[in-house]
Amino acid sequence: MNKVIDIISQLRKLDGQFPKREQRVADYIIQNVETVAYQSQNEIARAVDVSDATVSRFCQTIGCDGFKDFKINLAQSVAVGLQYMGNTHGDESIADQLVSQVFGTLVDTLNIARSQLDADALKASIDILAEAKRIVFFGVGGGSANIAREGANRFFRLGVPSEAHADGYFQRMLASTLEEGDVVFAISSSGTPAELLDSVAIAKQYGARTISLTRTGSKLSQATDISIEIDIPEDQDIYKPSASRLVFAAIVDVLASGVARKRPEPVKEYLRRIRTSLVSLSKDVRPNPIGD
Amino acid sequence: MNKVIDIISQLRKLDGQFPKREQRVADYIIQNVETVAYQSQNEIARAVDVSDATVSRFCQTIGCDGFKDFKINLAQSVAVGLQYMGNTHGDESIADQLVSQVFGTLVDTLNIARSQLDADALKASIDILAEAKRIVFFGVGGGSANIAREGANRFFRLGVPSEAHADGYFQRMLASTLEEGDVVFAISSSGTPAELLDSVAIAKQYGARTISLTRTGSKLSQATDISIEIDIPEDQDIYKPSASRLVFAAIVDVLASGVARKRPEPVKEYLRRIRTSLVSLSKDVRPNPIGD
DNA sequence: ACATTAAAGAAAGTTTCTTACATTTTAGAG
DNA sequence: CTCTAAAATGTAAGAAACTTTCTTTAATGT
Repeated sequence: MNKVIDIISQLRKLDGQFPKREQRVADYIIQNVETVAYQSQNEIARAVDVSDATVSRFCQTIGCDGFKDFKINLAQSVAVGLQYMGNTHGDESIADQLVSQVFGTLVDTLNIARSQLDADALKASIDILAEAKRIVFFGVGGGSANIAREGANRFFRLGVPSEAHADGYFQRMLASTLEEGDVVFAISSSGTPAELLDSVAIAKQYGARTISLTRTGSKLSQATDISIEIDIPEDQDIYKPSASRLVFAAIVDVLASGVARKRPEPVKEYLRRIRTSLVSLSKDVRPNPIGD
Repeated sequence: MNKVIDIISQLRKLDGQFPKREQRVADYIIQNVETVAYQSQNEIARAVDVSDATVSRFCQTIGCDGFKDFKINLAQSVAVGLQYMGNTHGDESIADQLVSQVFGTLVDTLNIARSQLDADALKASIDILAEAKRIVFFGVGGGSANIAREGANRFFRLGVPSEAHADGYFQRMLASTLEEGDVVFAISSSGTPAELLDSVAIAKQYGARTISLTRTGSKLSQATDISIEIDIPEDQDIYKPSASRLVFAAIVDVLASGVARKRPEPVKEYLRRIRTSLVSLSKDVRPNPIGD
C-alpha cells in the first residue's frame, strides 16, 4: 500500500493505544485533519496543552521521521480524499460547482469500487475472455445496455467477435445458440432482471461460460460462473446522474486492458487494421482514439 | 478552482516567465516534483546554486505564503496525481495493477479535463438544453456514438424528447427536419467527421441551436454555436483503452445535472414516473440507478 | 513500598525559513 | 553610450520551528 494512505489508517489503527498525552494529540489531529498541515507543531502542542516534544514524539510513534515528515504525509492523504470536496469559499461559478460535484462523485465512486474489486474475479474473467471464441454482452435498461455496447465496442478491437444486445427476447434466443468456448457477459446494476437470469441459465446449459458485472450478492451474481461484484451507494441527490455507470464502464476497460495484454501481438495488428480503415475517412494526422 | 490543483498548473502557466534564478528553481521543481516536498529550502537552493531567499521568493511569486505553504500545496497536488500511480513495491497482483492503471488514467484525465473546461460554455449549453423542445445527439464511431446514446438516455429522463443517432445519412436527413427550439448536440473526439459537420450546418440552416463536445479548435468546434472543448492527450499505450470517452460521458453528466437543477419540479415528476414504470418489473426494494 | 520502566516536560541546540537591507543587473530614456 | 530607475539577487540577521538530551514524574510489577 501507498505510504500516503498509511498515515490516516495508521492513525485509526493506533487510536486508543497512544500514551495519554499523545492520544490527545491524535484526537486533535483527527478532528482537524484538513487544517493541521498548515499549523506548526507548537500551535498544536498549545491547542491540546502538551509539550512540543510530545507532538514530535507522537509523529515518530505513528511511523514518521518527525513532525515535518508527518505534515507532508498527512497533507497528501488529505488531498487525495479532498480534491473534489469543493472549496468553502463559494466563489465558484455554478458551472464549476457542477463539474466539481459530478467529477468528485465519480472519483469517490472509483475509490469505493477499487476497494471492493476482487482481484481473483478479475483475473479469472480476463482468462476466460482472453480464450473466448465469441463474447456476447447482455444488459437491459438504458445504462447497462450502453455499457454492454461499450464492452462489445472494446472487445471486437481485440479480435474477439463481440456483440451487445439489450432486447430480452433476443437475449434468450441468442443464448440458446451459444456453445462451448462462447462467453456471456451480463451487466446489471441491480442484478435482478429476469431476461438476464434466464439468458445466463440457458447459455450455461449449452456449455457457454458466464460472467456478470453486478451488485454484490444479487441473483445475477450468484447465477454466473464468475461474478465481478460491486456495491455502490446510489447518490441520494436525484438530480445528479449516477456515477456507477461510469465505474462499470471503467471496469470493462480494465478487463479489456487485461485481455489485450495477454495477447499483445494479434491485438496490435487488429488495432492497426482498424486505424488504417479509418485513415481514409479523416485527414487528421493527430492521434485520435481509435474509431472516435 | 481548487487551490490544490492550482499549484501545478500555476507552475506550468508561469513557466518561462520567472526571473532567471527563480526559473532555475522552477525547472528543478518540475523535474523533482515528487521528492521536493521532502527537501528543505536550502537543499533546493544549493542544488540549483541560488540563494535561500530566491527560493523563498519563488514560492511567493507562484502565489504561496512562503516555502512551507508551497511545500504542503505541492505535496497535495502531487498526491492527487500520484494516488493511482501504483506502488513501487511491485507486490500488487496483475489485476490490481490493471485497475490502478485504468482508474488512475481516468482520474488524471478528469483532472486535465477539469482544468480545460470553460465554465461559460457549460453555462451556455445548459441554458440552451434546458429550453430545448427536442435534443438530438449525434456521434459516429463506436465511442462517440455510445456517448450520444448516453446523452439521450440522460436527457429523456429530464422530460426533454431526446434521441441519439450514429448513422451519417440519417443524421443529415434528420437535421433537415429540425426547427427553432431544437438542439443538435454533436460529439466527436476528433471533431472532423464530415457527417457531423454537414448535419450541424443543415440544422443551423433550419434554425436549430448547435452544441459540440469535441477537441479544442477542431472544425466541429468552430461549426457549432457553442462548443465545449477538451484536448486530451490520447494515451500512448495502445493496450489501455482511452479514458477520454469516460470523461466525455462525465461531461454529459455535468450538463444533465445542470439542466435538472434548472427545472427541478418537472424532473422530479418524470423520474418518479420512470421509476414507477420499473417497479413492477423488479421486486427489489433497494434504490437502484433509475432504469438499471 | 521499592525498583524498574515508560511517559512527559524543560530547555538547549539545530535547522529552517523569512525579511530587511545592500548590491548587482537590466531596461529604457536621453 | 551613459545614466537612472526599477527589478532581481544575494547577504546576513533574526525569528520561528523542530529535535534531542536530560531531568522529572507517573505507572507497573514484585
